[in-house]
Amino acid sequence: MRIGELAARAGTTTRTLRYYESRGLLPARRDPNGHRTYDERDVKLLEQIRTLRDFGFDLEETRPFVECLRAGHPEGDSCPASLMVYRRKLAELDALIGELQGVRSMVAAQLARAELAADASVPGGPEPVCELGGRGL
Amino acid sequence: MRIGELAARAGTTTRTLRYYESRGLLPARRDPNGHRTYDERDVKLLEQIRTLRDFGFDLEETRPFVECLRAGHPEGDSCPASLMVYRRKLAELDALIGELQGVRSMVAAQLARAELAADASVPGGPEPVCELGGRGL
DNA sequence: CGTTGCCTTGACGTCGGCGTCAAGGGCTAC
DNA sequence: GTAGCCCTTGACGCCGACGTCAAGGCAACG
Repeated sequence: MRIGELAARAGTTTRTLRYYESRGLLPARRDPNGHRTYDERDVKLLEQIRTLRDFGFDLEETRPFVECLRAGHPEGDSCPASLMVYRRKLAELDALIGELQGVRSMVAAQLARAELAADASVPGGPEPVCELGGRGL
Repeated sequence: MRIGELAARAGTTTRTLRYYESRGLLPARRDPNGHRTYDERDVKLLEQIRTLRDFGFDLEETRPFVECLRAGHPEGDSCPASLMVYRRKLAELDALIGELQGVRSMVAAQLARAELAADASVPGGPEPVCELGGRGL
């Protein structure tokens, strides 16, 4: 099949496939006209790439999976290098999620504080938070 | 004070301050030589910007806070527009964290599956997962 | 007088993953 | 032939938040 068909089958664009080829990730055979030619194995390689990219993997991080498939393994993650990428990505995700949760709690605290201050500054505003015992909460 | 000193006090660079000025976020007065001049209020504005950026806010998202301070309010988040940004950011963070947790569990599942497959493919390897009843899990 | 050291503006570079032209070749259908 | 569609390569655009370099100015110090 040609590049347009492969792109359509993977739900992506020809530009993307040419880009992958330029990165050495998905090389193509050529027909006598110079047109790129792909087969079913390339469909699988491309699906592997797109799946990982959908998970947020960098293009470079998909390389071990693609090379694993090309080496004849049944799955892209049948190789140690792929497992390493999985583990590294898990660690990255954990770090990032933790960081974001920290930020989230900081922002939530700031919002709560600012909302309290806003209420306090509106004299005839909403009901006081707590009449006895200080500033409420 | 001049740009170098302000940058140093905020732990950033002169390039950054000029960039903020180019965005209309932190305009500067000029001395007779044409050099930028800042005062203590600018220090506070800049600290507000940097704090929010450390939290992952876009530069544009800091604008309401800065304008709030310049309007004379005691805090950058003493204005409704700032509170809106807080709320929007909280929603963004929740969405992102949820998404990342989903990805994390998918990656973890893939890793577990791939590790099992790897063990199974090593004949004299670690103990079989489950002798009776099929492929084990 | 020269050398630091701060400042100025302008403009190009970075990073990733493509999008979007532009100019041209080739094949098929009508 | 010519219209339409697919393909080719090449090259610039984009996004944000600056980094980095170039060329020059002004002040103070020795």
